[in-house]
Amino acid sequence: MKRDLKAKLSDLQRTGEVRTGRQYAENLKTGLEYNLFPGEGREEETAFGFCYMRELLFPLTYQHGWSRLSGIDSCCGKSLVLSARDDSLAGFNPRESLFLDIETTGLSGGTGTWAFLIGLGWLEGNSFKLRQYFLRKPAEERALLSHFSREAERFPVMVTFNGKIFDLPLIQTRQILAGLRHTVPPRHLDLLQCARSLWKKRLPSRSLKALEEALLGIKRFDDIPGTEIPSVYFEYLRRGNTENMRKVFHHNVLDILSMVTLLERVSLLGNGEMVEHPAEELALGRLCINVGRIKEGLSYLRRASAKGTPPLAEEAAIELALFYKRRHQWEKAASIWQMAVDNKTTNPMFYVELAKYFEHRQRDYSTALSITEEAIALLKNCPPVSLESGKLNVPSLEHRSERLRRRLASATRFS
DNA sequence: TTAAGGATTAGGTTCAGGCC
DNA sequence: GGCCTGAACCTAATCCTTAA
Repeated sequence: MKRDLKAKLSDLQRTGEVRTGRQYAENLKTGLEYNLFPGEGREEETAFGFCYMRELLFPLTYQHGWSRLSGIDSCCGKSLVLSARDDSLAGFNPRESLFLDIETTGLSGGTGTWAFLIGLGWLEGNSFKLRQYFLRKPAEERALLSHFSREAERFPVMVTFNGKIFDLPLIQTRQILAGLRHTVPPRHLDLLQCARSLWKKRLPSRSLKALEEALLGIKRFDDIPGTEIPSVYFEYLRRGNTENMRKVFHHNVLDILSMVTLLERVSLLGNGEMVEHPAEELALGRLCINVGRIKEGLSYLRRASAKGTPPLAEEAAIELALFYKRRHQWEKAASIWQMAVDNKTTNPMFYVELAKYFEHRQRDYSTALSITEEAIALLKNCPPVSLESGKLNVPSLEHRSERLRRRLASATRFS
């Protein structure tokens, strides 16, 4: 049995599936593991040993998609406070921000997933400096993480894409397991959250790739899919295959550069610049009202309702009317519902809200009843619509019309 | 697989009208 | 005026979607 196993191992070593310590040392000597990128990569020393690092410099005039990297210099805190709904970003300075993207051995997090490539980028003079720290072998993890901590300590703000959920918790786990202090910049801007608030209604997906294609003018060619990245790294560990590994480095570079131009776009939109779509005005309206910038928010909602096509314009009109309703500005809310009903909207919500207004505010049961009956006829020809609370359906409207008939009869009796 | 954020649902509270 | 009922509103809990 033992002999069989030894024979199998010899076969694997012969075919390159498994390398002996001597083969590994030979690869190191020939530079296979030592330097993936001759001229760019080098070894960096820390208190915990050596770690491979590759450094790239991009001039700020560098064109990434439709934008130059220099656009990031115009980002301001006020617009990011709105998009990220985070007051701590008020003093945001792009020159004090560290961009982070990591590549890992899986998605599951926890103790079994390593961050084998940590990409960091920041503005320096007239350039964008990008450093990639790479885990050539698991034994170098403490050196890799200590490099990350050293860079992270220099910046007050970190910018990521989904870093709140993925990158930072994973790094924290690795730092704890490595017996290192958890170090990250005190403030964090997660661009995924901004993208969700701003483009939820405009784009079907808010993945970085979808945002690149729709908003940044970037189409990736020969990019390695994220799902293949773990297997490429394991292949590198097993056989020293560097060709695909370089593609992973390139993927990481593109992710970081896209974060830079996406940040510029988020900031511009937060400032009310480059508003291209009524869905963006609807999003900005909601965000402004949430942070108490009421006048600005209402103005965005009015524009979205005036310019958008039916489903979106109606959503903006409903948002606007419900704002007035919550503030008991009944006449303003009613004029919006009435206008939609006059224009023969097919959204029953306008009819129901208008019927409520006539029943409870005007005590005009007759008008409320006729509007409710219009809504019932409309609902019988279209599926149920979600109301502010509860479901809008035919039985609930018939219940309403019955009540209105009773009230109408009672009012007639006593008049 | 994980967690944030949004959407939906359920339950509790408030308010107003009707009735005695 | 007090009680009952129903509608609207508010809040907390739960479910669903989304990304790496």
